[in-house]
Amino acid sequence: MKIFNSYTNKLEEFKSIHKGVVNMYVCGPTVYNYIHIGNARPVIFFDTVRRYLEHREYKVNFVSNFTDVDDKIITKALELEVTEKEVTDKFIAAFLKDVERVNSSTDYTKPRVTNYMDHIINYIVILVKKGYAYVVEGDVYFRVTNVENYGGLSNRNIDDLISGSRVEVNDKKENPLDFTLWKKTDVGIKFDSPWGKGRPGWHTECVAMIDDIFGEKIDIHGGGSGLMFPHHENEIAQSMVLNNHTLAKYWMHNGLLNIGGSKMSKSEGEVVLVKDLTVDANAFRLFTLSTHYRSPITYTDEALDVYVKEWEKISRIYSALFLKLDLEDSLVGNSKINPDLLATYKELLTAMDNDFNTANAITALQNLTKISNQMIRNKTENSVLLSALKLFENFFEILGLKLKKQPLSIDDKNTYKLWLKARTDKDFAKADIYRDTLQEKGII
RNA sequence: GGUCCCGUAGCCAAGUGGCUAAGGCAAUGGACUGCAACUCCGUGAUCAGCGGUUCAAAUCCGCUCGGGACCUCCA
Repeated sequence: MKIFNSYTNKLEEFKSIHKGVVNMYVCGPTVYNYIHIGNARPVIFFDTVRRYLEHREYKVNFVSNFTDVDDKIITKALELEVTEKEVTDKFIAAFLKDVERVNSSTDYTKPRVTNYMDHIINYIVILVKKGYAYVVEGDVYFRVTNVENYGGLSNRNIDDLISGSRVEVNDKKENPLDFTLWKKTDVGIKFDSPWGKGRPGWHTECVAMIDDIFGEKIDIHGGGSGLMFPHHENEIAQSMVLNNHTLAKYWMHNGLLNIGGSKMSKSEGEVVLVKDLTVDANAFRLFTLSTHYRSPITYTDEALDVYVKEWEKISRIYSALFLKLDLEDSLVGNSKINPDLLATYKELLTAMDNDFNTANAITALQNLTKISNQMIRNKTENSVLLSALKLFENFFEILGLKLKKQPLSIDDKNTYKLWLKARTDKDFAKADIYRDTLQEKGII
């Protein structure tokens, strides 16, 4: 299995630090608003990564944080005249609902910044003590120039960054690139610290959480490519000072989702919220996974419609297989795989093994769909159809697609048989009535 | 101003040095079918442009054009 490591910019053979276990961390949301479908991309993608690793029989320890201390949260709380906690509780609940809405697992460890304040402050104290951070009037800044290889992840060098014309002007900083570890605040929620009341900067929480939860370098650190600089760069810098390692063995970054020619962003432009999605979650998932995760995706209604149809096609054949086997009491029993079916499974593994090439995995699923349609048409024996059905379930499990069928009741089976009989007897009036009944129940 | 990414058929998209450039949607011809739906079979591109490296390039290098990201909170 190969993973493209953003840290080395290379496709590398994946080898977990501990045999059979993968420790992974994905940067989670700042909870001050509903998430949009661009935010859903890393949710879906890293959920798929997890599913595949589990399919490959790794025990995956999946952690993703909630940033529940932030200026935007404070602003929102003031605006709504509620406490910060009320804001974050509301949007954490909303986030988890959206995660479920896109068929992703919510069964993971979810640390919050407010529960990590002691750890964070403790880290900042150490950074100051070691000379990598400095205190100015109640603020604490990280001294970027002291870290060797700063910019290694995003392939930037300090000189290029400084020459950039958009670097923020802040007289308190020794260097414009230095980032805030602790910020003295007057407005909103604040916490006690050795430097006075304030709140932590954004970049320390992930390091503190990873260190506390895993206690060592982890296997995979994921997030959107927008986080690579400066967030992940800053995480690495702090981790190097604190623990002398780069925090994660493999860094993975997903590309952004664009709409109307530019990226979807909460602060500007057009946004589609996950909670407002009207299409089937499976279709949305297929859409998201149909482009390689490192490439940008452009959202359009038309593109999404293609996958609505695609999912209908896939669910139709799955249902047809299930129905046929059910009617012939062949849902349990021996299954027999044939070379064509086996080839699609191998295609799936090959695709996913190659840096989670979900686009090709979906192609494999489409091939399975076509083959299954051919087999039903060719009256292939049930044991083979059963293995096709089971293979679909493997695909669904890995890609996070949800489709559950229940065996028919005796009555429904009878109706189905009556329909077939009426057709054989060319009693089409009666046949149409049975067909309507079956269609109403969603059986055919 | 600096750094970086991308440009494959009408649309989406895989492929990043070597057989006839995957797959899907749309279109179109055919088959199946009581009707409809579904489904199956067939049909399309030399890879933005130009130049170079190589026995061999969509894939590497250079330039040009076009689109985008980052350098500020952002998945």
